[in-house]
Amino acid sequence: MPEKSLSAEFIIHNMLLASKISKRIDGQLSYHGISFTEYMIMHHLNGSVLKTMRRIELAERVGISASGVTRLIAPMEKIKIVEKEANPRDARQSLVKLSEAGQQLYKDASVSFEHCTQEVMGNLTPNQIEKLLSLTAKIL
Amino acid sequence: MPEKSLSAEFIIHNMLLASKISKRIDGQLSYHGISFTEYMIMHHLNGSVLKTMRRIELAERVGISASGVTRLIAPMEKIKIVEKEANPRDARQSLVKLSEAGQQLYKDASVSFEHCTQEVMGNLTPNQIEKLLSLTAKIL
DNA sequence: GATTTATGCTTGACTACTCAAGTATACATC
DNA sequence: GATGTATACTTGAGTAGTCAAGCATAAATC
Repeated sequence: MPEKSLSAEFIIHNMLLASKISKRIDGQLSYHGISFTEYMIMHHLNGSVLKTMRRIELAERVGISASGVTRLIAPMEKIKIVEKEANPRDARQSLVKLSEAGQQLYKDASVSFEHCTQEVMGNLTPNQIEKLLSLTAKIL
Repeated sequence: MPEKSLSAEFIIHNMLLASKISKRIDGQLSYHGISFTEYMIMHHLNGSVLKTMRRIELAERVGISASGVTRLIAPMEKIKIVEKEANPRDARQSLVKLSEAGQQLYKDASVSFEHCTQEVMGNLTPNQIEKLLSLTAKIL
């Protein structure tokens, strides 16, 4: 049986890591009543110019399908953390906007999120994390 | 709004990366009729001494729950790529063994898997991948 | 050696997605 | 300006997991 390559080893290891991290973060965010995926949605909305994005772009950024976004946004809209907006230039689009309440929730949840990431990455120096960022940026 | 920390930035980026990679690998492995998770099961079984493991340990290694393993193994057993074995010392355990056919399938699928990982990691040098491995080993 | 507690696994009910198909709108071409 | 093609989104049906409860067996304690 041939040896496993370094690339394969890394990918297998990183996949397990990602699964563990996301479970940990999900656990923390559940105190705010949201999932990691919902946090990701809010994160990207919050970072955009008018706190508003198209569903397709959200899907790409978060790494889920368009229908995944539809099903994810529906309950968020019901509890008013996001709002639906129309694009007057294109009636096909249904824009998603982070509401005032959503921005506050995002801010609160970010404290827990940051706390969790510090814990997870606690064994690495800022330089090492920067190295990680620049190396993983080359992948795919 | 406070800045996002480097740790948070890395985790958000790495999560999207993991999702993209796993979709890509799933696509390749589907030609062999297996999913990435099934490949992971076979990988760990193949690496163990008697090609045999306890379900709980498989769950830990793959990053899913015990019940996840039960549901995953059932169809693999049906098509004879793994076999159930009893542990005479502990009747609670239900050991999972990679069959001859399973070993062959793993070997075949590994070619596709390796090809895929080379493609994904193609922009990095072996040294860089080694650096990645040693850095990610410090996480969590 | 009976009783309690812990472990290994499975099952039912649920969740969070996915994909394929459908609808509505926009854009391009003739 | 009709007609074909592409895009944005939603929906129904299916899949891959989760968690909590349950059952069987083992280990610890009295």
